[in-house]
Amino acid sequence: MSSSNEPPQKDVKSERVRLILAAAVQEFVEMGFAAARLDSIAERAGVAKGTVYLYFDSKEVLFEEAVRSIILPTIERVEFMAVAPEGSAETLLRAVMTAFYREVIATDRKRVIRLLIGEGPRFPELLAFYHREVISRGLSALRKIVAYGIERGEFDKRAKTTFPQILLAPAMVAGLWKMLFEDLEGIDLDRFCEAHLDLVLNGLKARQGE
Amino acid sequence: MSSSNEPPQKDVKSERVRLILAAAVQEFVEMGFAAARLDSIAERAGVAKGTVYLYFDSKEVLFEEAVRSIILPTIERVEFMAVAPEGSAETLLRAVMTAFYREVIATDRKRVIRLLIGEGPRFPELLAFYHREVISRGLSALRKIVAYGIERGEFDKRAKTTFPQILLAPAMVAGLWKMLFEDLEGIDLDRFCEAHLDLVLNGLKARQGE
Amino acid sequence: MSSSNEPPQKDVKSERVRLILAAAVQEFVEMGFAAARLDSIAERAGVAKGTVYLYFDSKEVLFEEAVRSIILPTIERVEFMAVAPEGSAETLLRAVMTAFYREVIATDRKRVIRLLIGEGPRFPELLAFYHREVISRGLSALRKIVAYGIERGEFDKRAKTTFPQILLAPAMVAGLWKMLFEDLEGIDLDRFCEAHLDLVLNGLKARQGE
Amino acid sequence: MSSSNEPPQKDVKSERVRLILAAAVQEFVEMGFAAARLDSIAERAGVAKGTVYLYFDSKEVLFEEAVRSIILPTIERVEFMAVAPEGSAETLLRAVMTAFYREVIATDRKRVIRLLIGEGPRFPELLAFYHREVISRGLSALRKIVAYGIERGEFDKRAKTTFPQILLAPAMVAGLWKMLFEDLEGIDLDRFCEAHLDLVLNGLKARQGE
DNA sequence: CATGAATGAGAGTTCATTCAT
DNA sequence: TATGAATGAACTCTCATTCAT
Repeated sequence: MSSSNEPPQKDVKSERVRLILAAAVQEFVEMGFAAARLDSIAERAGVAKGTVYLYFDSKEVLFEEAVRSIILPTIERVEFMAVAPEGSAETLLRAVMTAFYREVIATDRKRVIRLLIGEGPRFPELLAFYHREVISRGLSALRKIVAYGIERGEFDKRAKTTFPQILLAPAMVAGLWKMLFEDLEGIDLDRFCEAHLDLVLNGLKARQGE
Repeated sequence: MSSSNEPPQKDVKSERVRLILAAAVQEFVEMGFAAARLDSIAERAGVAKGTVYLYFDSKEVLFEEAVRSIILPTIERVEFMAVAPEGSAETLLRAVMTAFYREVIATDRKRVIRLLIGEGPRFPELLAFYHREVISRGLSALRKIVAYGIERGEFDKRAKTTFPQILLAPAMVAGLWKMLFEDLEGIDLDRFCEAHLDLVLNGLKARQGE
Repeated sequence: MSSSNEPPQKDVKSERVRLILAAAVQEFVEMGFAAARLDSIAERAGVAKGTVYLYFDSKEVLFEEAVRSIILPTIERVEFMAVAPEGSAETLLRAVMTAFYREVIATDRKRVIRLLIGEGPRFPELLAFYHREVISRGLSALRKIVAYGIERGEFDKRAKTTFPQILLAPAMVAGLWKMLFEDLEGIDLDRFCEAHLDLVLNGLKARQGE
Repeated sequence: MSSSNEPPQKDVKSERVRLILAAAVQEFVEMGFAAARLDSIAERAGVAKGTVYLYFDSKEVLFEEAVRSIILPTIERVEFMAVAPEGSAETLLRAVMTAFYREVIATDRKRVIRLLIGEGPRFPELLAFYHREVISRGLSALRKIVAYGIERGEFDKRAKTTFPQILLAPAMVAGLWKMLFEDLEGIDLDRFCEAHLDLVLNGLKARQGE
């Protein structure tokens, strides 16, 4: 009666889950964990409140799953950065950084970063997940690019002691700025990105001192 | 010692206010605005719940006052940076940055930054206050140092188009890292600061390219 | 019996609303607005505290709705008085007044009058509603009967300047007396009604003086 | 030290008590018992909140005392009505009624009546006091006037079975109307009083019927 | 599976009452 | 005696969670 040749039920189910997760991400990102209301999430998802509980045991679990669901695509994006480097390290670094600005800082995806900063300490497992799957991989990729640049003679040898967080930090700050102070003092993201890359690359390059 | 030349009653009152504000800062920083409980704040302050309402009209007001109270000393700290520059720009910048690490990033004061990132959008006035009194002054001081460095020939002329946020960003990220990922992957703040300053200063210095 | 031709869900809902309203009327009438407790109302209605808020936005709204719900049937009762008069005016007036004693003063319905006297000034809209829907209609009906009586020669011409409130006033006072002083000095409502009507009708009839 | 030839302490004290009672009457009359705030009463009286508790044990006691204090002068006023009647009963009745309109219904004193109607059932002792000292005396005086009128042949014999409450009722209703509906439908108190007395006196006079 | 009415613990807030000064 | 800061019980209202339909 309801079974054709494809598993429609599973599809309907996973579609519903997707819907709820998307709604949850929106609500949590706008309101924070504590102020988010299950009512709002259900309404945004177009389902009844009880339905949310068919798929998620509690608000906490929903929060974790929602954040994970938004992080997952990012993981794959980070993954591809791990390919064997070729061409100049500068080009590589510029490409990676620009992509980060374009894909995260310039989009709504940056909002999850704020959410994680705000709620992270109350969700240590989520934080560990994010650190393991995204942060450490991203930083590792950056480290490789730096090492590759040193190897090629583009970057100063001393750069190998640097922290990759430092290279990315301005982009993070740009994202936070956009979310907090844009109304008070807007910044031009393209110019910011350019200034960021110029400074960082110049800083990495063979140094004059001693 | 302090009971002779100052009005005692006022002292008792302001002492209570101080106590409550300190308790509120702790609770808000640990729990965020929504999850913070007035009960906990009162208990931390060693007063009854109703006492809090003798001094603050609502949870929102208490939150704003608490954050302001912790920000205020910082304002003065930023103020002193506005002195006439002398000596090398590098020395100046290193001094300012190191002080920021020592006084904010290495202390509990960094927790307010996380609080502001998490709750800021729901307290736009507080955000405006912070931007006006702290952020814009701090960035202005950094801008002056960069201009001074360019003037002295220490820094590349092109550095004048940079965003001061970029210079400070690694410190911010270090602070956030400490609060989120220290347990998972600790960082040595001294080495981080050193790497940060090395990269940034090298980046600012006269550039080789084109 | 009632489960076939009517929407069952609506019935359950409106049944609950009815239950809560009835409980609210009891509580408000006994305690007054400020002293009434939502807990008590919920308990009287046999529902949880939160359930009340599914149907009423606040204590104020519940109060207004509760009073309106008890007033509404009265409106219809007043309506029927507006029929074309026939027979003697005395008979008409006696019938109307007696009905008021029997239906309001001798029953719990009089308690709403006390409630409105006590709380009215803090609920001006409710007062306006009651004035518009009940009081002014009731008085208008009385005025018509008086005019009819004058027209028929039963009542003195000078009676047309009277206030209909005067005719009804003894009944109101009887109701208030019952609620306040019955324990201290009971009154026989039948005899009171009779004395009231005798006096008023004699007062309306063709007067001897000048 | 503080004792001259008059008892100043007692005076200061009773003056304070008077002040507090007056303030309490105002607040209770405006807000009702439950909604009245001790803070407001103290402020109105120009004393500290704690001072109120030096003279009154609780809010309940203050309420009772306040209402009693406003009722007391009325008692004396009622007392004088008990003098030996002379002149026509009509003149007497008109004088008494008119005085009631002028002294109570047309003034703020009528507000205590509303307060007693609203709060009475929760203060049975106060109600008993009011009934004993004011109501029963007033009604008794009215009864005497009616008896005197019958004796003199002014009033119909059957009037002796009437309830004196009926005679006064229109004035009570006028007072309530003023407090509840004046904004919606004002009444002219002089004309009301006149119509009231005309009807009642005509009603009392020798009757035509059977 | 899906619903959404119902629940009730828990939150912010008020205010009568107390008591150290 | 007078004060008013402090108290904490009690209130209204919210919302995550449950469960009969």
